[in-house]
Amino acid sequence: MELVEETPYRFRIDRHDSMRVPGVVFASRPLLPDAGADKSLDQVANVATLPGIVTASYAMPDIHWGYGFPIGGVAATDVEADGVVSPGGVGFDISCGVRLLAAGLDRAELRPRLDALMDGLGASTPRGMGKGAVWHLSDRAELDAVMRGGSRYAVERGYGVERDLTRCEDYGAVADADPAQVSARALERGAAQVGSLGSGNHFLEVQAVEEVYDEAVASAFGLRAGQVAVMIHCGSRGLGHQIATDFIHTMEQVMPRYGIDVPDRQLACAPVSSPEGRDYLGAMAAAANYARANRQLLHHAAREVFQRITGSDLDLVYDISHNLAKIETHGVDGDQRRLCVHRKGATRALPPGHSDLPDDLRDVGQPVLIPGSMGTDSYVLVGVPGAPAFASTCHGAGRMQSRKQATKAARGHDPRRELEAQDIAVRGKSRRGLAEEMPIAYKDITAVIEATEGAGLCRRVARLVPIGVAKG
DNA sequence: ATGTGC
Repeated sequence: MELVEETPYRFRIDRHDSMRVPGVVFASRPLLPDAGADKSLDQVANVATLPGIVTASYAMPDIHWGYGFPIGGVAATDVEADGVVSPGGVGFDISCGVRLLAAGLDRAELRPRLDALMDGLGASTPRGMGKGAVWHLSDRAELDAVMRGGSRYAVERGYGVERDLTRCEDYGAVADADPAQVSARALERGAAQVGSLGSGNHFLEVQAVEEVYDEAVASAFGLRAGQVAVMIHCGSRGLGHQIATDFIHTMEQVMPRYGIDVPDRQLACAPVSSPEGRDYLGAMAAAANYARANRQLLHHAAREVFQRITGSDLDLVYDISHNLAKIETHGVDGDQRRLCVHRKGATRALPPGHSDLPDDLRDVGQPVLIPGSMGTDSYVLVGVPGAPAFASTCHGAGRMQSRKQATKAARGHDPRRELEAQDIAVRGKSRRGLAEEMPIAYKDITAVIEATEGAGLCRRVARLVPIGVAKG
């Protein structure tokens, strides 16, 4: 794949074959995927062939190989020009995202109670494959309420406070959820998982604000140096996974009917305005709301433990997804167009002044929450005016080694001891689970953030370091 | 990511 270096942080893949737009990769040269081991640049080019795609097929600095679309990919299609929606452009973990909570105490004050806190969080955070959850919903009506109401429904039920909604993307729920499009199998898988972390790279982490780059913006977000914070990274569990599986299958079936030809079967898609496209977006929105409710319940559980052990509350800084498609209006060649913006392993980053921001963040911009790999730093960023890629940025460190490779590379390592040697308390997770998440399997988060900022996608606000982690 | 996949 031939890359043209436009700037040190921006590379172009010129149109070739059936590409409708160029590819644009935001990265530094060292962060570019290794063409031998990772086909994600081919995936950037493949995405550029989708009907209705506008401007470019984008990739963020944490790009790596994914199902059809690269992870770290952004693609927008013009709804009024037969633009398509593709489940592979959202991913299997629909609305996977990050919620950051700010505590009212400093790292030094927490130290004597850290073990008790971690024990409490370990016990109150359902995690791992299958396993338990904060809620077990047996009746369909209540699961429907979760899928329509998202974290609003959780707060109505007493699992949170009003501010948890104003600081959540979409104020806790998107309006266009259509639970009728969610299969019986997806409902069955999701019913007993509302309020659970899952496994893989999902975690609940106690962190400390190590460095603040912009005091004014950090203060507006509710963050200051030395402060304790909690980061929750999880998604829509089996419900979202099953919805993705169901609709990939549906779209594979109907694609020929719409005359759509794609270079990779995994790019299965349908026009946004087709019945299948609308049904997917309705089911996807239901999963998005489910994921917000999931993070709200885990927030509530952590808040109760925090209050009990430390006397401090956990205020929501922000909750934002990095696996979602949204209908948004953006300028394209001087026109305002309704676009279906796919962000897969990419985070929305609204600039200051955007009308979708809550009042107290309107002047500063949207918080962007970027989890590092296990045992490494996490970052809080903010959206900037005039950013490319439809107001999107990176989502994390980005995997470089497969889980299998990572397990192999971890031979001779004791991941738990290595974390504890860094003064990071660990709760849960098997040796194998930890081995798969070793930082050597990921890109360097600081290099990713530097490239993201260098490319003009967003700006640094604060850096957080891990103190304790609970994983599935 | 996932009632892992090899």
